[in-house]
Amino acid sequence: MKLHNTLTRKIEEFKPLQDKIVTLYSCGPTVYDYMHIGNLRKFVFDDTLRRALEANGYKTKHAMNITDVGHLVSDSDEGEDKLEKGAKREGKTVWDVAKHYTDSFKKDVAALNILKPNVSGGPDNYAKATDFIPEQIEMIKILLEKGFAYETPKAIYFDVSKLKNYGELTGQKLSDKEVAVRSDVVTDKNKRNPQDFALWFFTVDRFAHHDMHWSSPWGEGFPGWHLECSAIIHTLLGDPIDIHTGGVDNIGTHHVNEMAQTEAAFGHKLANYWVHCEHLLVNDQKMSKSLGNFYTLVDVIKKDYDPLALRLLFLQSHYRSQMNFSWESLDGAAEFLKKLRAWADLKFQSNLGHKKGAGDSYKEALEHIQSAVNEDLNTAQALAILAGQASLAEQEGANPDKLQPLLERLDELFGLNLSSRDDITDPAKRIIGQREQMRRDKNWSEADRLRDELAEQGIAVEDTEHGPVWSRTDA
RNA sequence: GGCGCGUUGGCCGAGGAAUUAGGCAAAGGUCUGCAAAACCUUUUACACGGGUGUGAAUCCCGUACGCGCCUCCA
Repeated sequence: MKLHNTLTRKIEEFKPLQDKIVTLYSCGPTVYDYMHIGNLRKFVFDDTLRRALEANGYKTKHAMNITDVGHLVSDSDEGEDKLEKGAKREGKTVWDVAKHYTDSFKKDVAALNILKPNVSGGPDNYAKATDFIPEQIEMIKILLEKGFAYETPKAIYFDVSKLKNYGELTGQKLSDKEVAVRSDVVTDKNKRNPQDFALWFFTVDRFAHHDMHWSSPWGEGFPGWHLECSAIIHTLLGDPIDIHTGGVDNIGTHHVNEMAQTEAAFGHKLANYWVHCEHLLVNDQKMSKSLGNFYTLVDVIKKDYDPLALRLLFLQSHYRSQMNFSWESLDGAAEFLKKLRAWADLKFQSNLGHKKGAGDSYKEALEHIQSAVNEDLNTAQALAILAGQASLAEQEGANPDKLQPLLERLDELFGLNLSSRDDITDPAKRIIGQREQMRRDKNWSEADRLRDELAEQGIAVEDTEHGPVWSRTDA
């Protein structure tokens, strides 16, 4: 299997540290607001990667965090904590805010058929940052002891000048980076280097009234954003891990700092492969909360789209390409999904008879699909092959005995739930039979009436040379 | 200033050299009891300029435009 590694900016053959086991970590959500579908594209990507690994026979150990503390926002000159900001906005406690948006996130990923992490770090296997405070404090201790960190009245910082290859992931020299590009960045005069980042904030000054705080050997406070991932990985998976994923916007700062912390504290690298997902755009601009040009999964559902249509849309592009979202493109994916489902439902219609040889191409198609996925997750190409099979079935029919096993394999890869669909009811089948009789009797008006009746139940009937073929229009 | 990515038809998007995938949409035709599906056409697709090659959407250089990141973002 091949993957693009941000560390080398090349597509590399994937080799895990241990035979047949892959340790995988995905940066999770910051639960201060609803996820938008751009966020969700990244989680579909994580899921696709994991499914691909498992389809290749690897056992995965997959962990994901939930950031419920410490992630600073700064849309005023005061860098607030995102959670605190959300709480103020909604008149709730930070803990309530975290819970509300965590629940919402879980609902979203469930609707998109995204697998939960399989290494337990807490409820539903997600690892909340606030559940790993001691582990984070432990890392700070080590970093202070080893001289990679220092204390100021406001915070404990990581000294980036102490780590030789700091920023390796960006391919950019420290001296070339503009400091505080965004005008709203708050800087601490006591920092040794502008790029030094906080490991621990003291609840003083602007954070004096911070609701979430813990005691530490150095004083009351709360952890910096980057630390949680390093600590959670160290605790749940053990570093180095095989693969670390995230969005491209994490490359420059978050992941650079995660790497730095782990390397400095434990003396070895954090991950062998770094895989990053590109952004979803709207009108050629990044979908983001700050621009306000985003849609949530609830928006999608309200417009009567199946969440899996969105999943299919994401799979039709490559994860390293920016994708320009539009409702028109989602329409396209929804139609495509309908077509795939109609194909899957042929497994219930064994009475049809299919041409000899129908289904013989499945094995080869599956191999092609698998190898496309193995080329750095080229799901777009894989789906093109799949579409070819669906089209073929429209001509030669499908072999139900061979179709179901294929659908199961496809679901493992794509998570589109094609193999678990329900048959139509017996009464509906009887109506189809009756209508066929009416057609033979040339009683067209009655036949049409029965067709309308079926349509009301969400069933469309097509008359083929083999007999009537039904498909669902509602699901 | 630095770093990264992109520019393919009506829309979304694959594609590291010899046929521009696939999905969606629209129009016409064939077929059909009527439909639907299928099939056949059509809807002027590879930003621009150089280079290397028998051959370039694909590799190299440059230009233009766009997007992203450089302590908010997936």
